[in-house]
Amino acid sequence: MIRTVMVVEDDDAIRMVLRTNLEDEGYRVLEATTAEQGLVIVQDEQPDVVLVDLRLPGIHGLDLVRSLRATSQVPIIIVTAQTDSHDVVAGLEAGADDYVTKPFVAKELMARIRTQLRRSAQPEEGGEDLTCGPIELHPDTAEVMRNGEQVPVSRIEFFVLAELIGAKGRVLSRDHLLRKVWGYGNAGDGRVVDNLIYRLRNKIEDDPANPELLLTVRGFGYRMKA
Amino acid sequence: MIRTVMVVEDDDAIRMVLRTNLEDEGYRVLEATTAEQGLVIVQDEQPDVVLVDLRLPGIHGLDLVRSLRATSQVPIIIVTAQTDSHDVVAGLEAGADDYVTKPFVAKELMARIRTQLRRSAQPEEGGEDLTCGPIELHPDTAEVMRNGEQVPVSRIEFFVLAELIGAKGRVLSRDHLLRKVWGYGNAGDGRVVDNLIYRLRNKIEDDPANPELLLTVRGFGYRMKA
DNA sequence: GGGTTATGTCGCAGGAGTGTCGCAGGTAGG
DNA sequence: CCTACCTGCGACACTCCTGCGACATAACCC
Repeated sequence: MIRTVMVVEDDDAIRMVLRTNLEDEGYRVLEATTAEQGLVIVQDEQPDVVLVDLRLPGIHGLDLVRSLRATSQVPIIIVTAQTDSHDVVAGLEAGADDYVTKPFVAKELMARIRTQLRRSAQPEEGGEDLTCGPIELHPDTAEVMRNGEQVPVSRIEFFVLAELIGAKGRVLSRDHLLRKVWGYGNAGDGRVVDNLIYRLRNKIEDDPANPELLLTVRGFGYRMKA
Repeated sequence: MIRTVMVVEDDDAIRMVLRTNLEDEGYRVLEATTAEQGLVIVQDEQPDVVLVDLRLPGIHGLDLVRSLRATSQVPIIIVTAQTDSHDVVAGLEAGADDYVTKPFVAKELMARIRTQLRRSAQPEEGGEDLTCGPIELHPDTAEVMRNGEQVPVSRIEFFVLAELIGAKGRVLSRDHLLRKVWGYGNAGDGRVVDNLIYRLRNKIEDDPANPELLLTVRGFGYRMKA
């Protein structure tokens, strides 16, 4: 299961380092440089963890923490300069779950993120039913079954399918899939999605040229049969 | 019933790893970085097991063991660097119940904690069935049987196998195995896991090149046959 | 219908993921 | 001190994935 980490940090260099490290750990990374932006993206994407820099241009990170906590249970980790240590206490009181001080050791931060994920994973309903007609996804084994037979799919194919089936028939735009599965940074060729859909159809459809499960919604994106 | 484990350890990284693993096992975790702190918390919270690092700043862990034993029957496990091996004897004489040396195998430590808990209390399921097809694990003797015949495996191999079989067919990522088995100081090369899998296959598979028990899930990790 | 855009189709090349195996330092045990 | 084994590491081979481009086809708009 791919976890998503949101980074709210205005310093380009630090954000870059965080992104690199997080992606190395296998997380999907969302980025924002302001509190406003962060708030929007959190509500939109519902990340699994949020990293917040206290020193943000405009709205202070502390207020972002409060806003986030008001509407979400997402674990919040404060990333801050040591000189802001006074604000850290305020941050924890405002609802943050943990903090690290700059300059931080990346590995430690990664460990703390894992801790937060583990904690928040407790009330999670492990086995959501990911089925759609004859297609059945088993997150435990990363297998896709079709009429009871296993269909070999790649990692990315698996996650796209999971995302689509999880949407229960709603249309998902290419952009949405790109962000959810590939990650924010990989802005590249939007046709990547089309390609992947094509390959998926070849694996799960009886007649890939006339899909009955994985449907195109012209001008919008793709969706699974309800 | 939730059990509480107390960790007295001044090294942040090690403490973090211990916390992670312990929480994974379902324990409540208390932390202290000094002997003084540890003593207070033990009396305050009455944990079910105490892990003590011998090398502590200020008061030596050995004295902490004595103090604890003077007032409490709580099981004590010493966690120590091998270079302190002389102190281990002293620790056991001072009243500790067991010890592990760093770098330790996380799973082994968890097993020892279970043993201590079992000794100090009655209702512990403990002995789950660790079998998978022709493979059979005996945690008590650290032996692996294959079709009834013993297969010599190393320590780490044993614990990796235990983790995989315990997962009952679920996929475990390399990262998961690194944290759960290596647990400590896993410098980074994820290929260590691949190597160990390779060696395990040579021992438990009929045809190691075409594994039927220990399966690869490309892009995700490894799993045992269900 | 003609033009335009959106999507389907498919082959290719680079690259990521994994299997394999030998080596060397380390450790335990004699 | 010697030996055997364990274990992490690196190198190489090989498979499969995957982004991309090019073209074909279908849908849409006028």
